[in-house]
Amino acid sequence: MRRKLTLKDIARELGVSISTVSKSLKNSEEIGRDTKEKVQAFAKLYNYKPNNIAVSLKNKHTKNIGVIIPDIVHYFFTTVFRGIEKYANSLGYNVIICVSDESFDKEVINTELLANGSIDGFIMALSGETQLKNDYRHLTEVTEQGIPLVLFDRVTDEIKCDKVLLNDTEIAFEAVSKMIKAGRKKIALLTTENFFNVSINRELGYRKALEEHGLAVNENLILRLPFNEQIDGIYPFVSNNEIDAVLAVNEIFAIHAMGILQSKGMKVPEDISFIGFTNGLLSKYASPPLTSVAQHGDRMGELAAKMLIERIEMNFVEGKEEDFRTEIIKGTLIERESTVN
Amino acid sequence: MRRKLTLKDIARELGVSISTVSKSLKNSEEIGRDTKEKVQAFAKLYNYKPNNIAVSLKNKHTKNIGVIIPDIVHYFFTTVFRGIEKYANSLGYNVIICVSDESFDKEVINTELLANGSIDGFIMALSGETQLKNDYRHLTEVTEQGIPLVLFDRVTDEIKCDKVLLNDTEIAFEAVSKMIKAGRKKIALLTTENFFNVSINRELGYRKALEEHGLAVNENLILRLPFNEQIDGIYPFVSNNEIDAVLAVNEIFAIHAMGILQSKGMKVPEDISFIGFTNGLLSKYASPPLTSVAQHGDRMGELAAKMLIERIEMNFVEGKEEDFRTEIIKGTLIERESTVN
DNA sequence: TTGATTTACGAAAACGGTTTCGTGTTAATA
DNA sequence: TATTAACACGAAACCGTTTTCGTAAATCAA
Repeated sequence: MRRKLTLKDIARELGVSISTVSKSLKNSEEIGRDTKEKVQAFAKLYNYKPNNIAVSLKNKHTKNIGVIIPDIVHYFFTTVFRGIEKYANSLGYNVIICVSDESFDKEVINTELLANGSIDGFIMALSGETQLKNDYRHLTEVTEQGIPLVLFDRVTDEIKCDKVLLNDTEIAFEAVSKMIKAGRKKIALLTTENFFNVSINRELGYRKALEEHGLAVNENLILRLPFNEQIDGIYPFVSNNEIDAVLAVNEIFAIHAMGILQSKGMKVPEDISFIGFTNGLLSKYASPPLTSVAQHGDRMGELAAKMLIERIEMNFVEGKEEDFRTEIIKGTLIERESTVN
Repeated sequence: MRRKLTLKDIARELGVSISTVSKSLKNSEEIGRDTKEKVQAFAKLYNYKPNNIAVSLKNKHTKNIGVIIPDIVHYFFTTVFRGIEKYANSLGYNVIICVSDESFDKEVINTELLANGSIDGFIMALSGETQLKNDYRHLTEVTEQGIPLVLFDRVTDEIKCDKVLLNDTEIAFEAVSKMIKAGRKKIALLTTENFFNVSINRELGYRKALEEHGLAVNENLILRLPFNEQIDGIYPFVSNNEIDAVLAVNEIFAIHAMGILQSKGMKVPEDISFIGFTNGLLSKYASPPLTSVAQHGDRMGELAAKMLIERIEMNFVEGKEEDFRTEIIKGTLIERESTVN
């Protein structure tokens, strides 16, 4: 078990000082040609790599970014994460990821853990419980310490920071309008209890579409599933209501509802249309394939990482603050066979 | 922007030495009651938290574990990761994740990046390219440095380390046997080019099942899709071969093939049966729902993390080596409507 | 030859902790 | 009362870097 080579080792071996070694490896002008070459050759030969931890301690930055998301087995978050990882990696940043599991406590613990020097900045989507409790002290703590933070998808106005969001309202409006124009009149909304900003906004778009097309909003056609994935609520809902279209805030709700109604003999899209959020594998491989809104997670992740890293590196030159941006990613309605044109 | 409190700050404020503060916060017996209480009260009041980086540098361990997987938008890997994260977190470890994107170079870069002090140990599933190239020098490098490593799912015999695997051969055998017993005779295998240990083993189980039940292996019924997801190859294959059952090494292949054949008028499971690996959302929500082998990613991840952390903490007491374990997780055949009983 | 620069390098502080060891006080013992 | 042990704390080394600053030797100008 070879121990890792340190500057001190090289210095001893070559009979020079540690500072000379350090400077040589950085190709400093201060050091003479011969010495530099000697040191560099030695370092290459024995495959010297600086100790990240020591560098981090000295330089006060870690080149790590912390990501906290509510769930990892989840198509959308996973694509966002891919976007973050790809962009961050290309700039030499590593990603430390924690999952809050939709729990407030875990979110708090994780952010405190990471905030103590492990990372240079955070990218987060709020946990369900956090949005429910509306308690963001752990986040103000973070921002007050000057740690850059960008929130995506599940955000809050309470925290002043960079944000990246989907145009939830607009795209929900677009989706519902599409179905209305195709002649649908009894359009159901499958959503979650609305302490989520995304649920609220999508519902807003849904209502607006109905209203602008002269359709009354029937509150009975809005199903708000409780937080803990009580997908079972869908069965009685779709069984007991006469509907000819469904907008669901995720693909699971949509596919599940579609399956139920198909088994009851309804034809998709002849008798009923479906549109879901999250353009994942489920949508692609359903039968019929599901029309759905692509949230462009990769793009969101990339943008979030870009904003974060800009802010991190701005801090070095003591940039100005308070000019937080919130960027909107435009969703795309991917039309498949679960709707008619 | 409040700067973080350090031991030095507390020491100065309280008129004691840094060592006294440090020891007080660890509740050392060396320090008198009053002093300890004073320090602890002050620390709590101003919410002192030690700097992780400094602690890591001093203690030579980071409480971080590095995970490198080929893909993150992938049900199985994602469940494994969840298992790792949950277990690691419960023991105070954080998880740094890198995705190799099935690329050898990225895998190498990422492992080298993390190996330089950022983590205490690795959990990895090999990238496709790595298994293809059969070049594992970056891993021997890691193990030679005494960094614990556990490989899961995509492993190699070339590296001596802890491993956790699915009983691929046995469970494939079981799956195929089930279909044979239900009267299927023309069973196709949808797999990948076999530089993957998993593909090899699953094929082994497939062949063994046929042979043990007195069925000849028809090489034409084995489709090896090239590495870069050339799922398009499935269409001509299932169109041009007469088959009554399919075993696929992942759910996407299975669902895709099922969709094609259904659109050609075949009834599932009356005319043809399907079994896939990866018991994900796709399997659950397909119509009909897909019988599939659950790989118990959560359990694999938890076990991998357990083995890794045991080895990490063993190192502290200079434990013995060379007694590497490879644990086998038993897959479970989840029977749904794509097969008959 | 002398003084001023430049060159090439080393000493040491710093990052923020942990830990060993030494020491001045006080309490216990002979 | 003198000796020793226990107690409570501080000084300093250390982890592996980076970086500032000081300085001896070499080079230059006068």
